[in-house]
Amino acid sequence: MKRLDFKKAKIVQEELSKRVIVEDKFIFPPKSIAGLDISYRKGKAVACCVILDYETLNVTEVRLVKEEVRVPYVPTFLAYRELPYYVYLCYDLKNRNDIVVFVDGHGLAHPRKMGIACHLGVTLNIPTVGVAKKLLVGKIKTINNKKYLALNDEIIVAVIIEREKHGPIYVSPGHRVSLKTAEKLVLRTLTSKHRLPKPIQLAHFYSKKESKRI
DNA sequence: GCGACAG
DNA sequence: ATCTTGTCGC
Repeated sequence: MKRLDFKKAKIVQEELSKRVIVEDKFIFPPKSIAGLDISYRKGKAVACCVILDYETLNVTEVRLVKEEVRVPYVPTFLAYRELPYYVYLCYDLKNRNDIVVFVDGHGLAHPRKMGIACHLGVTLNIPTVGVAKKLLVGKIKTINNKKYLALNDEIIVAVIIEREKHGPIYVSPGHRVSLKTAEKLVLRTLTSKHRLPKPIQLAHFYSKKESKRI
């Protein structure tokens, strides 16, 4: 397993964070919405990208890739482990402005405001949103009865969506999407049956299903 | 130094 | 995230 040079990796994140755009730079409503997730099994990673029609939320495409895991998981450096699979799966989406990609993990809600959703968005120049199940950093702030996540006790980087029946999810902008729109897109794709929005839920389902074949 | 820590 | 069966509960 390859080891990371944390000092350099941190500098790369700090430099890339300067290129993150937290404004809506895509066609609304988008033509499609995609979800990314990865399952692991015996040293192998099975990454999945599910693309849905935004209007009907019907699945139009399912992509899978199975590869050796080369980098260990280290908190705040998740992208160095998982980004390669996502770049491979989403390469043809490069520069598009009619699709938004949901990533399983944080976007701006990261110590250096460079979670994996931001990293993927900046790398391929595509609109992305981070959706996480657990907190990495930040302090919860309540504004008008809605919960948000703030960094340095100041900057709002994520909105927390809470529902009966399900645990909370943390939604933060990845790239070319505002916080308000990120929330709107996620709310549009939530279903009563699952905690995560449909695109990511399906990516999780298919990647897990495929990983069981290893 | 100690504890926290996306997937 | 994964290693893991049945089982308690909404």
